[in-house]
Amino acid sequence: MIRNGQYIKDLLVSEPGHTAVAQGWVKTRRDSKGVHFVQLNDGSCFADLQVVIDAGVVTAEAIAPVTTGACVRITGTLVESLGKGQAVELRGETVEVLGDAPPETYPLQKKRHNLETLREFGHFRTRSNTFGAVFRVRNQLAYAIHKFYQERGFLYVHSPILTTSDAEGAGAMFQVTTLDLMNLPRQQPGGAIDHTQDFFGRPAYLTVSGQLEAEIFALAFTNVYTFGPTFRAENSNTPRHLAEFWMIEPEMAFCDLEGNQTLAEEFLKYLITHVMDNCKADLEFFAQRYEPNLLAMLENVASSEFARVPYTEAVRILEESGRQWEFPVHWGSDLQSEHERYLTEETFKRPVIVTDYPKEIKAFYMRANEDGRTVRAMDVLAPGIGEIIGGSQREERLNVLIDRIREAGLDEKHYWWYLDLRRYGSVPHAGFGLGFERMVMYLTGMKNIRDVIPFPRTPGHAEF
RNA sequence: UCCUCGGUAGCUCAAUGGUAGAGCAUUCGGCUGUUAACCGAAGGGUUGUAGGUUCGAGUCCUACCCGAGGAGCCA
Repeated sequence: MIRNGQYIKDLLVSEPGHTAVAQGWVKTRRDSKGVHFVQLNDGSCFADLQVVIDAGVVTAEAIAPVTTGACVRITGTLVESLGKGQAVELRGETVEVLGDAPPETYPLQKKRHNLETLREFGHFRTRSNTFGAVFRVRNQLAYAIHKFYQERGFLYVHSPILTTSDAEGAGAMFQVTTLDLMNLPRQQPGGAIDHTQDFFGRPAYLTVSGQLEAEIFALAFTNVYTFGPTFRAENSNTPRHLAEFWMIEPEMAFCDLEGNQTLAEEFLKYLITHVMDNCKADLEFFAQRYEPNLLAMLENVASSEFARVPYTEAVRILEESGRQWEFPVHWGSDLQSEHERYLTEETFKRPVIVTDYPKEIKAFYMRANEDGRTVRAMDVLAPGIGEIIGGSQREERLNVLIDRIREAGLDEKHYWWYLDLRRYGSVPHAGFGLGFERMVMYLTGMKNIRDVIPFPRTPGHAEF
């Protein structure tokens, strides 16, 4: 196996003058009369290793299968590069083709492909410049998330993926069953399905959020976070939605909405700074190819204070903007994409945290304000991407929470344990959810969420 | 799910209702260090599918399939 010091990223920064073995996949090959140039990449960094092979060193038969996509092992001497564009290069002496990639049928070429075409080759798009950069950024982002919370004493909770709680009725859920779909057991002939015979003895689903379970842990471990996959069975087909996506949900006891906002802001800035420090070449590629303003935008977010504006004030700004809205703005209605974009991209030109939404448009567990009309909710809106974080201070008062559950038309019996948390040792607490893929989009400038997750699941698509 | 746009060579795209083309890729040849190398030649097509209008359809009409963007839902 490849160990530290042997990756191509290590070879590229090592002192010339020693023998080296390079293993990887061929990005492209260029031939001249007496010399071959092979660009080799092993995914360890954005840059390729340039291997130079004199025509006399290997036979024409040996070099022939070294084509785009082939996997090779090349031994040689690392030398100072004669050409421009790289500091060192490998002067190849022996070439071993571990796996060829016949160019007549290999779907990737050295020429540029569009992202839709690459998506059809999900098993090979990982070898392209764009997806190499995307998944290195994604990896560093995941690392930074754990680092951020671990440094602050947060406990990592594995919230369940299988659940029997219907959450807050938010979004359609994937049902999970072991019943024979061709022969469903019925309570009476032709009647309702008998779920007592199902695996869990009642209907079960894939989770849409780990929040309620995270609250259980916050009320014992103080500060906790979840980081795992979540599922929505919505038939939504947009560049921002997936049926399976990852979410980070911190939950903090002894915390109100102000603390929640502060953590969200610190968190986003930390993530941006970490990726800028650790994925420089990848980000420069995105800036060059996809989003010219990317680096300036990220620096701006990392260094500027987020705007904080109550919903009521946000509505006033929108009403007084003089804009013609496709969807009219009025107090009590949810903000539309166009409204969110105006606030973050034009009014403030930086991330905006909108707080204290009308209770009718938010979930039952959000803490009621004294005004009786709004709840302690917050949405973090980012320029170019819209809502990236949604969260709230939770309702910790038992009677108020019961009233809100009833108002929402939900059955309090299903929330017995959630209510128990308010009966025994309740405390003000708060938390939020960050869509992991949306953060990757933000950091890379990629415009379609299907291109920032290894294997996208969307309606009608679960290939690979 | 609704609305809009699109589907032509392996890829990216041209083609007033009148013989389907280019660049790149591929194959072959050339070139003393290239950076999406360069130069020359060749092969490569049931124009998404099924119908229809027409003397004649890549082009017009209908249905369906697939893709993208916008909306809703949200992260």
